[in-house]
Amino acid sequence: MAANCRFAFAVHILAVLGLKEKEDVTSDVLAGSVNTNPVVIRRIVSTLQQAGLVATAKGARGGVKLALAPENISLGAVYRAMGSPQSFSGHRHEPNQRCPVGKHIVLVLDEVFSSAQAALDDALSRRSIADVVATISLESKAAPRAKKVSPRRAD
Amino acid sequence: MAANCRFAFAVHILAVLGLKEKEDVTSDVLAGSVNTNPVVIRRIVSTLQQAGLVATAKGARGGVKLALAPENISLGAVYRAMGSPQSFSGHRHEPNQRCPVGKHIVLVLDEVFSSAQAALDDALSRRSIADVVATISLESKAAPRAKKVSPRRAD
DNA sequence: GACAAATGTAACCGTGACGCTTACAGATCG
DNA sequence: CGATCTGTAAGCGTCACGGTTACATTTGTC
Repeated sequence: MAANCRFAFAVHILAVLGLKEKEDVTSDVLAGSVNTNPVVIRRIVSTLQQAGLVATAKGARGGVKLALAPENISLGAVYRAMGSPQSFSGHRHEPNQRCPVGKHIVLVLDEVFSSAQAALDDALSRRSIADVVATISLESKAAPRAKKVSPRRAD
Repeated sequence: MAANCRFAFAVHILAVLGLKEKEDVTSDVLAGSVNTNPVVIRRIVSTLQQAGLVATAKGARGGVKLALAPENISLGAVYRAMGSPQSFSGHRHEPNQRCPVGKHIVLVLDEVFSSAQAALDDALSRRSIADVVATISLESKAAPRAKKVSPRRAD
């Protein structure tokens, strides 16, 4: 897949939103949790919004929240939304058309790539943001050493 | 997966070798088919050799050939050999440990990544170089417009 | 209405990954 | 010996991407 951490960031963001459901969370707070710049967050949020996974509110008291129930957001959907459809990369230049391999390899590879991609997508789709949140809550209970990022009575 | 075309090149190379089994093919010829620089080929071949998929012969009349039967080289093995184990990329900085999500997300993502990776590997392993060669031969028969790269009576 | 608090973007930078190329050392066959 | 190949090191150019700054726009609150 894409070698960027946009997918990781997106899951992270959605997990935070899933934990604070119905609240509007600002990109500043999200940036604090992910440990990056708010603009980076907003860029990803923008993408997620276009995919219909989150809803944003502008202006004072605005922020981001989930547009769907956590259990209805599969990681496959996130992966697809983040535009990481190309795990693979084909030939940079067109291969030699006068060689039978060069002439046909691209089609063969396309087929291989898309089937592998489908398998990957399938594996990711077996998990939802709700699962991620549940795992995090569970581990938090097990080792309750960390507070929430918002300084307002964490538990 | 890795966004490089090393995997595509590797499959291409192995397909050529599969088509000319038992012959020693030079990196120049391979570069001609892939349409790149011989050094790029040699680098990939070197990796494939370390994985035991090809054998090289130095010196005059040297070259590369398959070390295994084409049907015993799965695309999963090629993928793994090319060191593209990281389709995903995690957080660049460590997330905020004082946020429960930040504290646990990395482990959750690791698990997600590795299972997705396994699914991908599995899908790739269902195909071999022999399959690729067979597909190419078939399509070449269907539309026999291209000659081999070697100018020696293609069919 | 003024102001503060947010999102939404555009623009730019620095960095890292990667393919390409040149160059050269070493091995091997004739 | 000389031609032919592999094996590498080194450097270059490019591209994608995260990070940052800056600013326009929207919106709730007083």
